[in-house]
Amino acid sequence: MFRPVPTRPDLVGLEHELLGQWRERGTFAKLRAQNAGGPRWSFLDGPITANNPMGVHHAWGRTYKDLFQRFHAMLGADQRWQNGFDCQGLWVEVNVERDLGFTSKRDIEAFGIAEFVSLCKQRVLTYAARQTEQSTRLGMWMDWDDPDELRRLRDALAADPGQVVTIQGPNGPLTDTAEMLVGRLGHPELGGSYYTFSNENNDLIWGFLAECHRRGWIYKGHDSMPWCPRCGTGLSQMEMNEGYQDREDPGLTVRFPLVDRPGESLLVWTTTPWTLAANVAAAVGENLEYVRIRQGEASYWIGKGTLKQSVVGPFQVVESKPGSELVGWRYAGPFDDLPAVREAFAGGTRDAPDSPYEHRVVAWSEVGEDEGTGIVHIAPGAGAEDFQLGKSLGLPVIGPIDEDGRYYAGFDWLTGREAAAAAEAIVDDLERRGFFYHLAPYTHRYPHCWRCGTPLLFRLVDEWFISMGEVYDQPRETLSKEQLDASLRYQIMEVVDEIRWIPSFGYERELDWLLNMHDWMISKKRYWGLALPIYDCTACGTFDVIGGRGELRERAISGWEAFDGHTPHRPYVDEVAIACPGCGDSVRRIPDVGNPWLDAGIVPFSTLHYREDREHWERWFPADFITESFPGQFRNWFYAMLAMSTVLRRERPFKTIFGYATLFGEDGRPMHKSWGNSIEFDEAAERMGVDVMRWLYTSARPEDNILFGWHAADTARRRLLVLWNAYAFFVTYAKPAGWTPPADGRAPEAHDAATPMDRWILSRVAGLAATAEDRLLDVDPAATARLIDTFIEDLSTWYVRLSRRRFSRNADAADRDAAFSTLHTTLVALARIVAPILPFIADSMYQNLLPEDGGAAPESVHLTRWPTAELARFADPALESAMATARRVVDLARTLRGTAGLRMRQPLARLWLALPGADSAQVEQLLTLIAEEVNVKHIERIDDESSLVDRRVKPLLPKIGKRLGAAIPAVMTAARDGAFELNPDGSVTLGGVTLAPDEVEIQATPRPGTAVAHDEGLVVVIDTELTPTLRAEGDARELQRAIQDLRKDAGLDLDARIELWLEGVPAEVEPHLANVARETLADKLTRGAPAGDPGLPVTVELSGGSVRITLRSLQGGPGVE
RNA sequence: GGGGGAGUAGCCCAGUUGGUCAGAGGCGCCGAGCUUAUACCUCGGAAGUCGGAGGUUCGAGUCCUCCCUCCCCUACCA
Repeated sequence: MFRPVPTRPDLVGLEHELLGQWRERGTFAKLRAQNAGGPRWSFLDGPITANNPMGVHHAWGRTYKDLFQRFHAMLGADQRWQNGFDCQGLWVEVNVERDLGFTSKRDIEAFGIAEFVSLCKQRVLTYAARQTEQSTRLGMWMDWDDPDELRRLRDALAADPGQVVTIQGPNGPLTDTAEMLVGRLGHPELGGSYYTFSNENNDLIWGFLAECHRRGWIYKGHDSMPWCPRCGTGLSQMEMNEGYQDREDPGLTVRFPLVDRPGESLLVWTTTPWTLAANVAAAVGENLEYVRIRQGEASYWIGKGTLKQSVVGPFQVVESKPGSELVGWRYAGPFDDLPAVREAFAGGTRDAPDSPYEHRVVAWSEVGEDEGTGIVHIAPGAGAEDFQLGKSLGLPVIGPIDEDGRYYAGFDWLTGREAAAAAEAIVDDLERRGFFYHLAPYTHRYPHCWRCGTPLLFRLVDEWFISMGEVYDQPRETLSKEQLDASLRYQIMEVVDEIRWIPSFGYERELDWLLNMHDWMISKKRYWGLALPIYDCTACGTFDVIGGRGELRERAISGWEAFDGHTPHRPYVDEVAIACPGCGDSVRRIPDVGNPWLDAGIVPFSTLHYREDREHWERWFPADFITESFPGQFRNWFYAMLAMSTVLRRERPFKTIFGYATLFGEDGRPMHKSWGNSIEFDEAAERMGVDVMRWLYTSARPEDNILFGWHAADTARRRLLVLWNAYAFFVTYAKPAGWTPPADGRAPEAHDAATPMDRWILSRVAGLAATAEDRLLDVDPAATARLIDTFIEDLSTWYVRLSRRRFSRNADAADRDAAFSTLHTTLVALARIVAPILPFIADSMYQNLLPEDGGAAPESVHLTRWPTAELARFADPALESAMATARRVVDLARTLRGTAGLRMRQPLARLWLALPGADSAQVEQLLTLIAEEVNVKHIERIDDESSLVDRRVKPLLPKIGKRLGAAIPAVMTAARDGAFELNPDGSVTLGGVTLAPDEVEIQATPRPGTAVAHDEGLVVVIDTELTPTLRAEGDARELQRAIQDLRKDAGLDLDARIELWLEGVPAEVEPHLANVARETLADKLTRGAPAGDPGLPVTVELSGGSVRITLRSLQGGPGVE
């Protein structure tokens, strides 16, 4: 017998109950066993950073991941079910530093790199455990590690990384040091999630880098690059893009006195005063016009087009020259006395190394007049483009700042000062020494460190790159094979062509990124991350890249013992030295760690055991499906995977990529704790329930941002409650009726007593299974949710509402059983269809709807197969179409009632109905249903000849438009006016043109002046005349309704018997009273006022007079039926 | 600066290869109705110069050109 179902479900409680049950019964393990050996469906999880608890935005993507895995499992697919954690990189370091109260890299060095790296690992394990628990709470089925074991490993690592620990793997226990067990997480012998810090992951990246080196694509760049002074490291191009923010800087205009033109100065504008100490040249545009202006005693050179924006106060133009004539002028720099400047200039230029360099004006094509003075301050040591220009001219370079963004020695009073903070002091200094001209705040977009938000500086550094290859100035289709082979970027593009991008604009975006991307900067001057296996010989300049741990052991000439037994991380790996292949000198690894996207990009290889088990890799590569949030990933995870797979295999790492947008707070702003619009995952799960959350996510259009909040959740929950209540309705009536499903748990063959309504809902659910399957196969979850939503609507507001009487107090047992059987079959099918999206509600419904002993049916909805094939026999499209027409008829009738002021409770004598051809026969069987629903006694069909309708011709424009052209307006006017002639052959002549039968549609349209409504040839007319009999019947129903309301107001139970007093019942209503009493469960009915005071009376106005109603509950009174 | 997307009712937005009173859907508002599974549902209503201006066409929300606004991607602008 079914468990009772509350109409207000405790969804959260139900979720916890099922989580416990799945765990106890090992439901997920049963699913995996059941599908083992099935056709593969390869999902590759984009690693979540194990650095904090997961947020509701993660739950969006994880809902997709889980629903597609579950769906494919229902199709019988064998899957890997492997979650991934991203472990290495600066974001973990920053948090560990914060916990320790560190402010700079020196603090880490002093603390000890080994201990620091260990803390990073511990943090990852902490949050991997936490996120595992949260994901499980979301209902996400994966091959999870036991969170307690992760914490045990973490604690062992903290206590002593060298201690020997035993841990249970899928194929038995495994014993190793704590450190090495952590390094082996996710490897086949341990199973579970993959971790990008694992030995295998790091080792394969080494292999990838060695392969790049073999092809000559790895190089060391010396350049002026964006640098975060807090983190003490440079940023790659992909990281730069994350952190552009508006920022106000000082817009400082300074004067550079010209050496050979006494009294005259250049005016130069900069937003970074700290770079003035590194000034080497002033650039002008050769083709721009420059003028000399006079202001009082002073005389300035400035771009003519910049006068308005740059000059302060009145001035006089006294002279004009093209920029080309300014080139070569010498000027006095603002910090020429600094030792660092003197020293740099002493070496002269590349072309004239013997004579000391002096500041001068140079030509630069990039100079413009939109901002500044048209004369650009050039500091090759403190700006990327400045560096390029300086390099091309062979100018000296002054690198003013160190890792922490402080001035080096040699900068006098500036030395040791933070460059960014020195602006004010520099302005004061310049003012004092006569270099100052003007200062105004200036707001612009400026790059910031994406991790810590610090404004970036440009700094001279050596970094390591993978060359992405030339950009050819020609269309991609015209490239020769040689050009292609020489340029990695175009090879990646070819791989991109082979991938299905959803939404489709992703394809263009990725190509656009690939075309414009710079070389991949892979080095980072930090501690926790991939140890770059680059060995750069200081003696001879040769460098080599080691392709794996094995190769390192072979090549090691010292330090191996210090590294052996450790994961490939700093500091231990740094100890190993190899012999330089160039000069034989002993060479150590460069201290840099790797770009973290290398870690995530290698997973199509590392997690599939590319090296250890090629057969396994071939079975699962390429992945069928990945899904991640679009923003950022084109240049991050997608890009890294594409680049690495192209280098290693020159083939696609995944076949389909499904992207989704960004999650914001309900107010449309990013979620921010201090803005009060932030919702934690745990809170959301326990307050709204995860099925509600999953429904909200699944329903969302993936390319649009989600505005997430409690209101949105309420909307989603409302939809689910409708589903729940259809189910609760079934159980409410099936229990007392003693109806039970067939023991085998299978849907019955069509029931003999099945009504058109039964056959309709079964056809609908069969169609739902097929269309939802189709939408999910096509990766369209939002459309799937819409289909389900519409179905729930149909089930609740049409099938259940109209069939209600068949379930309770139905004298016809066969009809009642047909209804139960139909609704049961429908609900079980629906539970299976929603199972991937709503795993909890679905399983709760399914299990409760199972036959008493379970029969042959699987014990959980998640062990069932997708039901399309089983339901196919119920499909009846013609009936569905007819039902749609019937529903439209009901709508039209309701409209007419509203217009005529006739309540639904008032029965009407007749309804006339004209149907367009197609559904006519099918609708015939629905006439009774329509009559009941619109409360009319008879329905009469009317045809074209009826006096109630006119015929109207609707020319089918798409068909005739091309043929008729300019004649169209005349034809349409004729059609509208009804000026047409029907020909015997079915053709129609109008507006002087004859249209073939298939070029027009003949529709019925109401003749003006009748009480009718119409829609696309459907015409409904109601008989508004009320006979006394009809009125009495209407009054009876009105009375009945009033009594029911009173019962509800009195808070009576559904089956409570009552005693009823009625005063003033009109004589015409008398014949109906027995029926009223039956419907309202009134055992005693008295005409007249009650003696005593049983309850508050109400008065209802009937057409025959007003009636006063009083009732009282009869506890356990005798039944009447 | 370059590339892409979007602008349709108070709000979120559908709108196919151009096809005739501009509307699928959701939220909200107003009115009415229905209802002891569903504080739910149904019907109706108000409300829009389809961002602006031209053009192509018998016909443009849809195609073309220019302009305005917003968003995203991208960029070395001091």
